[in-house]
Amino acid sequence: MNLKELSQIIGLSQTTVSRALNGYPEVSEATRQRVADLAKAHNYRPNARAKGLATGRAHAIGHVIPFSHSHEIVNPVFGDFISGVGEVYAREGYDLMMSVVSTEDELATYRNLSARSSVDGVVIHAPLIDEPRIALMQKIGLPFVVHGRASNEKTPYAWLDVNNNSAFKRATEFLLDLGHRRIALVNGLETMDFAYRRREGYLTALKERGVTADPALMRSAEMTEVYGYQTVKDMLQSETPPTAFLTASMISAIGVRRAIEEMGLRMGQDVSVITHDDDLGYLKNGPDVPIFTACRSSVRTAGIKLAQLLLRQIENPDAPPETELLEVELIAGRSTGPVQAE
Amino acid sequence: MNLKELSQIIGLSQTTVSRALNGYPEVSEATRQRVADLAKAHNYRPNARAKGLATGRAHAIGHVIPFSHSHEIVNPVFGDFISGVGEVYAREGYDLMMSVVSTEDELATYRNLSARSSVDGVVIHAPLIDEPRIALMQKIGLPFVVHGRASNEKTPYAWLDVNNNSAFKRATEFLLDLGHRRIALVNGLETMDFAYRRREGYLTALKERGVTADPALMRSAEMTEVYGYQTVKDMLQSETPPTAFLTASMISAIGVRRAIEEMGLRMGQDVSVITHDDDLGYLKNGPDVPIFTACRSSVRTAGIKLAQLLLRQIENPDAPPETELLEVELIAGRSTGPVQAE
DNA sequence: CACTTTTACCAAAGCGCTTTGATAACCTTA
DNA sequence: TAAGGTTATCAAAGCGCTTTGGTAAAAGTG
Repeated sequence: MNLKELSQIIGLSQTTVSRALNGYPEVSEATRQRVADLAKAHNYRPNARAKGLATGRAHAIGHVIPFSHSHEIVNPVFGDFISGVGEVYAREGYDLMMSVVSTEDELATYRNLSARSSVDGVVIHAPLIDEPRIALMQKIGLPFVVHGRASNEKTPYAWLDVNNNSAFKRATEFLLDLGHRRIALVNGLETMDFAYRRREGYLTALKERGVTADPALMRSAEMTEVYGYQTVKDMLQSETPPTAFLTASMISAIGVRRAIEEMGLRMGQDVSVITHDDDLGYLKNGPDVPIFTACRSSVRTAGIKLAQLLLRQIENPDAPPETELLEVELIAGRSTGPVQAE
Repeated sequence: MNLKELSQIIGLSQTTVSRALNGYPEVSEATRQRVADLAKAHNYRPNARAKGLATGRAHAIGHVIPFSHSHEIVNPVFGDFISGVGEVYAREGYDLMMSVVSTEDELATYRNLSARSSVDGVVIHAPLIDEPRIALMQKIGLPFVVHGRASNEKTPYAWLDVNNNSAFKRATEFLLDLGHRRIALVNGLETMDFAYRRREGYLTALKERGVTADPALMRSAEMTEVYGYQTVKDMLQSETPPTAFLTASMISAIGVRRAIEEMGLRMGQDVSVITHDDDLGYLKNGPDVPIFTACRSSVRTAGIKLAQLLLRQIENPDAPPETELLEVELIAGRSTGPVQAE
């Protein structure tokens, strides 16, 4: 069922039917109603491609997910984020177009998306400290929002980020207040901007309290469970083990806990742990009292806000780029306690 | 840069340029090369919507992700599955179009996708035992593949599934062989077909060995960490606690382990655990020796195979629906051991 | 050499929409 | 009652591509 057939059935021109369905004022209320009813009765929906071709708008947002075997961004956080943006897109009539591409094809994919004009805007995931995608997007002139920030990018651009620096500074201070001095940082990959900022927050807190940072206590890698496990196992076996760990994700925190318990130590008593918690649907930090003391920030909510921001940006291409910084809650759980006397 | 401009620059008709770029035989090799070079030089890519409109093909696959606050399908498994299908789509020049919709809008979304003809096929996620989406898709005539099966569906349809029945039967037998008789099933939601089949496998194994199933040892819910934790905590506090647990996902297995350790028991000694393991990138079952004895089956590989199956189905709409059943490995880890004497 | 076949190209139609510019029919208003 | 304004409608152009149905020129054939 297409517009031509429908308008013949109704006995009106395509123009009038189209306008009736799109809410233009120059159609009488009576015919608008009749058209709406008949369209529904015949199960008519405008062909998305034809509509897009005519209007020049794709009504779709691109998400390019870099992927490689060593460095899989398709992590548990991703699902919750997509669920957030997807909810907004569905409500606003946008499609979500996802491209899973190997890292080396990534920039080409953005160019493609733009040249084939298959999306009205894109989301930049997982920005690096030095992020080439921002300059690229500015050059090709496709609206975009960065989920996170790129510290070395000096031009203005739209982003939405959580305050990673402040979160990890406060978490470190929390541990310092409990008397901990040897605090390990089990960080994400530090080419990633969020991990870099988290380290900065951690270092600032240490510095302000006059504690010198120990490079042996700082690790950086993909935030898998195994990484958390091995790092902690390793560090706890050193001569001067840390008394507390600061972890970058719930998944690696689970590995951290496994290592601690496997070594016969009690989390929250012998060793303290604070983790970042993205408040994932499938991985809640305990039902009532949180298992982990954590900096919590819902990545799903971030997705919702980011999508809204991007759609505003698309509606309003000449407005200056919006930015939004979400603060992080520090919630006390059972994984932290005062440092033990040696 | 569009075809019209490009063909003017080259000095050929749109027809010839189009055919040259699409590899039609009626273009001389010399001009084909010239066209290809100039197209590349001018960064030309055909407009996706115009191409789709002209060919009647969207070159896109729809994934409808049902979502509601109580019942979030955006789970950690999802990311790996998408990464698998996405890899195939990228290679074959298909876009992945995702719709995150509330459960009550779900059927309407499939109708929409079809009526607006924005995809060439769809993937049916998380089928129920009674799955209305299959009849719907057959009615609207859009190619589809089910990830899983629907036990009560009698008409033929394309699906790709893992052998959940056999996997849980073998896992149960493994525990029975170790002397366990009180084996708990910490299952997923049993309206879901995969969970139903897993229970069938579990029940079959018990029955074949003459062990009567105890309803008190069978639970069914969303496979979160907290669910695993609470179920085990609860069951271990009963008068006749189980000696072994069969868990439906790594995430809930993590909760299972937490509960066991919190109660001062040792997993693999005091209590045995077998889990299903989807072999997720971020949640590997141990680096060398697996933490959990597990039925393992890579959901990412399933995604790859399913996408290939669907694309074949689209190429070949009149072929009878293909099906594929993936077998599951049972790998021995450190979470199982012989039942303890009382 | 006259004929058919092949090769290499092209003009124009069509995919299903939106939107521009035009036009009857109906009201106002002086 | 004639002129101007509104209202409700339509025909046709255009979005950027593919594809049908051609046509000259070159090559092959008896």
